[in-house]
Amino acid sequence: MLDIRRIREDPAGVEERLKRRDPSIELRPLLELDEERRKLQQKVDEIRRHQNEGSEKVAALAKEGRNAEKEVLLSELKALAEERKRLEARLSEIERELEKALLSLPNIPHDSVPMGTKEEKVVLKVVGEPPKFDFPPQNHLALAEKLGLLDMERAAKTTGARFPLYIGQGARLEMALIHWMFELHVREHGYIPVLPPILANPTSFFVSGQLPKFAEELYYCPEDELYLNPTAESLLANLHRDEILEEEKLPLRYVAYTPCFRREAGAYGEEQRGLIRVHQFNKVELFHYTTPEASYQALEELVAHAEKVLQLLGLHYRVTLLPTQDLAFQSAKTIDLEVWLPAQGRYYEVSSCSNCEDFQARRGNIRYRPAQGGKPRYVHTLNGSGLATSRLFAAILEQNQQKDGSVVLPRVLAELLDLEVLR
RNA sequence: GGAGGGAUGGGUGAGCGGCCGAAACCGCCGGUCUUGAAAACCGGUGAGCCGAUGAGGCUCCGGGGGUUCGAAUCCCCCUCCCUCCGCCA
Repeated sequence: MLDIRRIREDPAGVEERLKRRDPSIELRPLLELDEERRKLQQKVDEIRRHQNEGSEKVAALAKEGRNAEKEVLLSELKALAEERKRLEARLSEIERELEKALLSLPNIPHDSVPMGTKEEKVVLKVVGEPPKFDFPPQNHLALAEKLGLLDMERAAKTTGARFPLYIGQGARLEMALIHWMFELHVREHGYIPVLPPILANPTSFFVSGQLPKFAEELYYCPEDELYLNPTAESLLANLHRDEILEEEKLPLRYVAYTPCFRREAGAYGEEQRGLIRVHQFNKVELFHYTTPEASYQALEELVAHAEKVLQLLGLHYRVTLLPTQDLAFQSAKTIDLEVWLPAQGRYYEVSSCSNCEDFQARRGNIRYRPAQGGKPRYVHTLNGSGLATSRLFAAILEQNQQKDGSVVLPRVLAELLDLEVLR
């Protein structure tokens, strides 16, 4: 959510920056609503003032026994009350419209974000080399099925397509990855470990920004008005909803593990098979609450923490800066980590690290009290995967495969599993 | 699922339909005292909206409706929390 005052003070500037990400955005209707709202609010306040003064007089007149005067005043006040009721009805209608309009606006891109479409992302760095094979590399699904790590056929029986079933060493590997990443962030990077609920109410998703615009991406349980978690970002962004934090406690850094569920509506056609795009995957998520002054430094650190996972696994990857038109709704700036999948011959996103600045904080009313005192300010929130396992799992298989279809495990995992090679 | 109890400012907690944005205590900030600290004492300490970061006004006692000239206080609905019973991993 954007600050209406900021929009009011510099409508042209805000609109220009929003148009960088979505050229169809127009602020005029919103400004007109705001104008009307303020006029009405002032009228209502004025009436209330009269009412408040009048009510005090009623009490005084009653005490002095001046009943005739009291009756006259009462009928005047009654008229005022009715007038106010009428105006307030109109006001709340306008407030709802304004709220709706405001909720539908995405975050303002940071000035360091390049203008452009999805295809125009900037590669910030490339780490390592793509592994070289003297044989045609197989894709992860073929490898996994031959090695008995995944069983997509049987998963389809219970649930449907695109719900992976890990089995045998595959289940062990997945579990080890999750646990190892979680521990890495807790022990090496100082995050507070969290295992949150996997279902959450609509409010939580309004705060994080998934609602109202992306309802079709979420699984929903209507009986209970709960949504299935699509990313722990949503849950972690609500941890401190309606709170005023002490600045001394910032930054707060959380790491959560959750399964993630996404309907991927409209995504059929590409990446049909395998683990690239699935309805359920596991993700270790990183989340920061910080001050506005520290948030861009925090973004750098967040990216470094996520990268550490890829580095320790010895995977080849690259780091990209998303252009304005590819930013998530709530994000002001996003840096992606993309891992190399040899069989696909391209990079795939395994982490998306974003600074949402005060966008989510405003929606969730999450503030902090500055150390030197004074009014509470909105915190900045950041989120990043650290990392999503399904694509990581795929990358581990594909990058470490051998001619015979076996897979040499990265050292860290080999140690955890007490297993050098999947064969 | 059934039966009760509760929700008030950073925390605990009091509040008769008008004198309540709200007692008291704790915490926090400032001061007095002290070599310093503690204790004691004194003072100050919520958030939001409109307005020019002014004057001033308005709102907010879990959320939403209602009664009333006037609601933290009365009525209705909802949510959440707690206790007990049942069921259950």
